[in-house]
Amino acid sequence: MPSQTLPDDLDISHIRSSCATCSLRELCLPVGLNEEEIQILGNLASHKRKIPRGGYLHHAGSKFQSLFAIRSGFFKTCILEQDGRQQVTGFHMTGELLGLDAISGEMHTCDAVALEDSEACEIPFAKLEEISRTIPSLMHHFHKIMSREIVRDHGVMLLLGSMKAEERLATFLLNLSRRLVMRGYSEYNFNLRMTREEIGSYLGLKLETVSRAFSKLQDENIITIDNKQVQINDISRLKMKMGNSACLS
Amino acid sequence: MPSQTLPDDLDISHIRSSCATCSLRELCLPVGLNEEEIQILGNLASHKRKIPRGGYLHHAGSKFQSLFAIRSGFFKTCILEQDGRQQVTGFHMTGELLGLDAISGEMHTCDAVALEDSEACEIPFAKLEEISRTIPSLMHHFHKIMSREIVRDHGVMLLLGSMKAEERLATFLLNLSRRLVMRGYSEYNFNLRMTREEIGSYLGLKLETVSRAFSKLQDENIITIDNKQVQINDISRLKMKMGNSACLS
DNA sequence: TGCCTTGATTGATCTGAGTCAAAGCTATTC
DNA sequence: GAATAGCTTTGACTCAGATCAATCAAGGCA
Repeated sequence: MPSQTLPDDLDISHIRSSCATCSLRELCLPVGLNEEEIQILGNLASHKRKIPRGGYLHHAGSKFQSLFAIRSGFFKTCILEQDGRQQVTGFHMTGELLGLDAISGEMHTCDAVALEDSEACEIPFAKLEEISRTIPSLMHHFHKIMSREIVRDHGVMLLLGSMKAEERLATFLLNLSRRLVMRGYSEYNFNLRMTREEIGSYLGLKLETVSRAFSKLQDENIITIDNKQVQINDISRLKMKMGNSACLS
Repeated sequence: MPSQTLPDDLDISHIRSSCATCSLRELCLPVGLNEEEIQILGNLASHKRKIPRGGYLHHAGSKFQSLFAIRSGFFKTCILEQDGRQQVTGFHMTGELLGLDAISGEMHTCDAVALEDSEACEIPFAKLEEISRTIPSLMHHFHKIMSREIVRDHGVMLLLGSMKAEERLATFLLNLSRRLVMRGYSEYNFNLRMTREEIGSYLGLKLETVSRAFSKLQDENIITIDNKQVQINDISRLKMKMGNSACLS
């Protein structure tokens, strides 16, 4: 799939700049947008919206109208099953996009809940579509980004199927670490925003098993864990724990 | 996401009709293409290509150049792990599209192997892109379809995480049944093209566990299974076996 | 300050699925 | 049609992770 670039003489003067405080550059580069696309996106985004801990960014079943760029904070996405239990489908950190769950339909398929006080910029999808009528490559590119995120998650889930608890947890930690370092945070020292139960739900384990696996990794001096604070002491041995399934892509 | 329609005065006369024998209409309607799009796709597609049992439609790591419409037969997609074991990532039947695994990159991420003598039409992606430069909605639409397929699979995998063997198998059978009936085949009576081992790999179970779960469902008179021939005797009880996680979307 | 809630850890026990092994069945080949 | 290789089924045993339960630590708040 050859990637198209935007025309040099691109006129975006008609786009209302509604988010003066938003510099989306450092935010969106990791997902593969080029300068012009970031500019357009930044101009589309509304001012930061505050979401308190426990607050919702979007609900399952609600109409899909916007993508959200997380400016600060941490979110989980989850679906509520018939029996009331909730299944965590993903975690999303500062600098990532939310709302991708609705990419293939008209409705959000999951809830997005803030795990700490957070801020997000809304990017109205209608405007994105409007612009992509004049700049087809933008939407094309966007779909690619979205698919990539989904495929990445999908790949991880597939591999989890055949993994043991410890392997799953190692995979999870390394995935978090990789995403944090991409955004300029510490690779070896970070704070888990979610509970053991949420980690367990995401990985298909019970909270006790998660706790035990953490303890085991600590006993082996691979990580140090104090409640929610994680320190990776030996990343190469942690990678070995992931097993053969290896690549997170 | 409002769905766009193709313009009425659409000129596709410049597109070489390369697949006179292909009527893709009944093939692609289920995935949501409209008449004109099917026409375009059909004209893009090359003549049917035969793939013998065990043959490859595409390889992991090979350059992504085409999508494939399965005209007859049955495929599995799988990835080869470092240790040589193979992980089945999906099953694909007559009327479905293959090659979607490469949607977010330049390379195929998995092998596609025929589980019986099959036929497929190749749809060169470059041509699809060329056309979508004049008809932006086509690529847009296509990306949506592809994402939907991926999201669907992703959803299933997520739910599998917390499921027991019997629930996984029920989910698997009902998924097959639903896809078969969509394409005009019997809902209650069908032939499994894959081995117990392949089912197990896909569901994260061992082949013995798959076999035992089949036997148990048969003992309970929910299905009748004779080697690869499956008959669903009581679909409502089979649905109950799926558990609360329910929806396959 | 002490009460109460929420989350984390750890132990004991149980169970579902993996493992190993044997035997039966099917399909393919010559 | 006999020989062979590849699937499938079933049984016995084992073990990782679920379940049940107790304890502990860290806020939040009256």
